[in-house]
Amino acid sequence: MDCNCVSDLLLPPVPALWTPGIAFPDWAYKPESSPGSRQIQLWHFILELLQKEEYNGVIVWQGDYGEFVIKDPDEVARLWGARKCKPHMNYDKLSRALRYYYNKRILHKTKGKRFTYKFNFSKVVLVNYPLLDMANSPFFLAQNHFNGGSTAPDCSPEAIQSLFPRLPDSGRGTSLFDRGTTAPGPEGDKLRLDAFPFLSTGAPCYTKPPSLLGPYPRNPPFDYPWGFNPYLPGAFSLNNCPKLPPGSLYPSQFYPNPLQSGLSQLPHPFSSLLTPGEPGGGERGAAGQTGGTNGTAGGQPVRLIMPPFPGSLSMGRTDIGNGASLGERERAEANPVGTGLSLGLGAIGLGAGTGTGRQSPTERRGGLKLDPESDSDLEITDLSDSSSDNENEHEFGIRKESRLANRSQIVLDGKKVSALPPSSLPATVSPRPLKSLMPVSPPPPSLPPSRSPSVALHDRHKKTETLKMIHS
DNA sequence: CCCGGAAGAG
DNA sequence: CTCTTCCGGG
Repeated sequence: MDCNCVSDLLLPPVPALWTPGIAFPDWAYKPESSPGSRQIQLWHFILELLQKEEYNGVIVWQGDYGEFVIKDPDEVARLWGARKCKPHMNYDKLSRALRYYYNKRILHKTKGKRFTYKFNFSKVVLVNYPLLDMANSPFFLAQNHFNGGSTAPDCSPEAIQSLFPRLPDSGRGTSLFDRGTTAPGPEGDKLRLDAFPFLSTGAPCYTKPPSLLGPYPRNPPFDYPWGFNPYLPGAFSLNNCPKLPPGSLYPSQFYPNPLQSGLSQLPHPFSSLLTPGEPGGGERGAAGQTGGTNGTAGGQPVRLIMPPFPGSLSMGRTDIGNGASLGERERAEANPVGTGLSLGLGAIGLGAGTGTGRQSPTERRGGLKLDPESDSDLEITDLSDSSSDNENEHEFGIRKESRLANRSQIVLDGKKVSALPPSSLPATVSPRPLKSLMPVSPPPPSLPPSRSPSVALHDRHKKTETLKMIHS
């Protein structure tokens, strides 16, 4: 028979509910949103299934953040096969495909647990927002520490690239940020980081973490519901976002970015984030308000839900010069981007508050790893193991990926990402940046005056920092 | 079960 | 490129 490749099956109009576990931005669930790929990708599909309660019987979030278990492998395979019109799909094949993601760092296997895999949230985000150097982003870094490196980070350029093959012209044409269309460089795709005040400016100070989340155990007990799901809708609603080009090709992808949207509009990087915000908006708000059909329809509220603990994001390591790479290596060295940022962020993340957070002595953060093979100038790779269970994954086989790495390079142009001294961060930071972000209270639709400050920051950044992605 | 190489399809 | 298919090995 025909395979009904049903796409609709998985795509709800507006997902009213998502599993408590993890939620990703809308775009993550839509195949068509997949930036680099024309066709639905397996990880997207998995996300879709996870998102729908009706499939909880076959696949469900369970365990750590980003971790899910396939309860009914055959069924999942069947669904996948249906989607791809591959009637002969089976778990063996599907799992092969899943394994294929290991190198890309999109997924990892949770060792010891059958049918259990874990998403690397960071990767997902990066994919969609390559612009942001999440790796360097404080948030992630912070988390990294948080985890203690339990998980591996993955935001290596390669990974990014893999998911995000190349930005189409539109990418460059349209500026990602509010700046509007500034003409980007003719040549490649340049991405700007303007939106991250914290990156360059000193650190923002962040007040305290919302108490939204409870304790943040490193290893959450099972099913620990990631409590924050719901609030996101408002938080990142497009309102904040500068504006998106209606016609842009990548509509949702850009706005939803939590970091971007949230930060950009915030006067203080985190100040708003921290605001406990309004609950009201949160919870059910989502459902109600989604404006349209979900989809890419204009922007609607993007609900961004993150994984329970982004800890996995840990991208602690930035590898700046890999042995192989040379070109800008110097720059990198000159500016310890990773370092600076990481610290800054780290602080944020760590927030001492929760005692647990301490950055472990392990300090994976420093890790610079040299990838002999990678060529990218500035490469960020994970150093920690990525495995969910701290197994020793030592290193991944990145060799193959080297190719990818070459393809795109992330270079910090400005020189400076400087940044914030590690110590600059107040101790009171919240433990998990991301989470905090999400729960943010929704900013007023109209941009409040408060924005100014941020704007100022923006400016600064503009000049100073630019993140360029160069595709070779 | 899980892993990853190899070849090949679209 | 992203799987899909096979497959030998643990």
